[in-house]
Amino acid sequence: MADDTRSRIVFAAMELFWEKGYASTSIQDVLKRSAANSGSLYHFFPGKQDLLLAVLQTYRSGIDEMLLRPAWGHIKDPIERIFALLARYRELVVQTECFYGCPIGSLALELHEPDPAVRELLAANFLAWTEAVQRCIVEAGERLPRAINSRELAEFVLTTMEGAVMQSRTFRDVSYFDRSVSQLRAYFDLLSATASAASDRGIGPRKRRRRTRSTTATRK
Amino acid sequence: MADDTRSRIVFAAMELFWEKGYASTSIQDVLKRSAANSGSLYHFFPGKQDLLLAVLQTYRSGIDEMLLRPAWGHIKDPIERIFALLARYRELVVQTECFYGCPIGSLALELHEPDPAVRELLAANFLAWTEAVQRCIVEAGERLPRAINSRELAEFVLTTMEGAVMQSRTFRDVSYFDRSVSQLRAYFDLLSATASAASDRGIGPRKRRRRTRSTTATRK
DNA sequence: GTCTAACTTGATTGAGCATTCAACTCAGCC
DNA sequence: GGCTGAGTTGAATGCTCAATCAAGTTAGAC
Repeated sequence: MADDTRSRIVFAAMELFWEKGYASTSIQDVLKRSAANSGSLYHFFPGKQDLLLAVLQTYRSGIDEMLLRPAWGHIKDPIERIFALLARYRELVVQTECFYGCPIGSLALELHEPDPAVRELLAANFLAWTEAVQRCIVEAGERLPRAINSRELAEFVLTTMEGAVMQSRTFRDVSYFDRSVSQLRAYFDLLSATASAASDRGIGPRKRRRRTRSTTATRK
Repeated sequence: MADDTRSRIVFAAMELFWEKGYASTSIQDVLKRSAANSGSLYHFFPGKQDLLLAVLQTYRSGIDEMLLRPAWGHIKDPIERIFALLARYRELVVQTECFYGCPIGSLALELHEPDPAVRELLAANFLAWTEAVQRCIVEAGERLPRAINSRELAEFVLTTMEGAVMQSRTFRDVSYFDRSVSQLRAYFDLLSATASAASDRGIGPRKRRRRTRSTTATRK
């Protein structure tokens, strides 16, 4: 019962922070949507910021069940999983008519000088996201050039998603999202082509373990 | 004299919106920093939002002189100009110790349901940015595959910049920016390699005007 | 049954906010 | 020299906000 109220409040705050941002969401807004009273809210959360922390923790701990599982479903191919994750965000953008995007990204840019605790939770959310993508990249194994830096590439996928969502929202047009993802796909295709060309030339991982001449793919 | 006050106000607002965001900047803040009185501000701007419009217009009209020229200076190579532009944003991030990023991007994500006039100015700023990058891509000509979509690639550069800045700010660490740019560089290098390979095989633009077999670079 | 502590209620507080306005200054002009 | 109007002043207005709190209710322990 008590927990019911608490989670109703967190859920309402989650929605509102996503829809209106943190600063523009008043405690009154949260109370109204969650049908709770201010005293109840302040019983569970010392202040507005603690509510934000709870929201970020909920995102963080729900990343598998609420994001990755729905996005991946039956998809097994690791590289397709990466693009399925992006497709999930596309859906989100479309569903909201390009009004809202990635809730974490929006909060990250809105909060200009966040409390360390908030900043760390934002970072933890990004980190969990990129780690999931990195696992896909590692799993793709020989299909991508051996010399690739999996972490760097995973971060680049997040970069693409966030930048693409930002443009779609600003232009109120999903095609901006699509075009960025299309470029990312082209990049992955080129990386795949590089990897298989290397393997054709007999320096792939299947054969002798000589070092590939490291393509341009990781040049600084 | 009058214009002096007006531009002092706009300049202060520019700084403050960048540092603290729009919602968190109060008119009082702007008055304090610009050393103006509220009556003066409201003489020039009907309301806070009109101040935002003025700020966005200033960014928009200053893109050449305040952004591109300083970033490019002596650099002539079109592809290096793209990365010089990114390097300029890196400087901005470093100078502010990873606290502030792209002022337009921050505003674009902060304002969840902006007035159409505001949204259009945000879009106009992004558009002017990508058009500048697109001009570089077009100028690079045969160094990139002929089949490439210059607009799409230009938007992808913006996507990368915005996503990279967001992560650097969240993690308070420029290396996130660097890694994303490094991936973008790898992509450009692979595109260049594709273009020169096509030209080696005699189907490049220099020779007969047969269609290149369109690489993966523009596949959807 | 009664005690306790977790939870709920909603009116209240005080700070900060965007905006207004009536009174003022002063340069330029006739 | 006095008129006009653009520009300035800062106190005042009315509102919304996050947070408080004293008085309640409820559920479970013993």
